[in-house]
Amino acid sequence: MSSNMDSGSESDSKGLGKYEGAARRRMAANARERKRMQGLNTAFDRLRKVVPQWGQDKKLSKYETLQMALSYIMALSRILTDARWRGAHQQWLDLHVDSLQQEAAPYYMGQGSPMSDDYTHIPYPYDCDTFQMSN
DNA sequence: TAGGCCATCTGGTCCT
DNA sequence: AGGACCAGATGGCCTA
Repeated sequence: MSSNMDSGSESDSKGLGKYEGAARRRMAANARERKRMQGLNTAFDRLRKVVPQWGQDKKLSKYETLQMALSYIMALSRILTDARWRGAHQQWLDLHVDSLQQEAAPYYMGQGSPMSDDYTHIPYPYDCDTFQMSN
């Protein structure tokens, strides 16, 4: 496969050998792809920092990070929706944030991976009927 | 050693 | 034409 990449009798428009030019474009594309994936991983790292881990020392995988972010957003939205319904005040909010953390903690405290047997599992179960975005 | 996770390469497709 | 994005293949590393 790579044996034909070393030399070429024809030249492309930039004066490079045919295969040398193709190899250079491939290398450039690889470098761009590497940079793109690094950007993606940076974004995952930033997401890991804002998503709760509750004492889990092991770094969340990409899949776990996405699942946790999804569940976290759902949970926070539910809190806001509930607060709106009940005309809540700060003390009520504080109470719910505490109880939320206690509910979710067992999933990541010595219970193993939450999606060890089912990739459709959501760490924070939520009720679709009670949770509705109203905008 | 098997399985999970990840980085990288690669070719295809779409967009500008 | 070239870049961005995507998905499949592959190999390395780590852990139970």
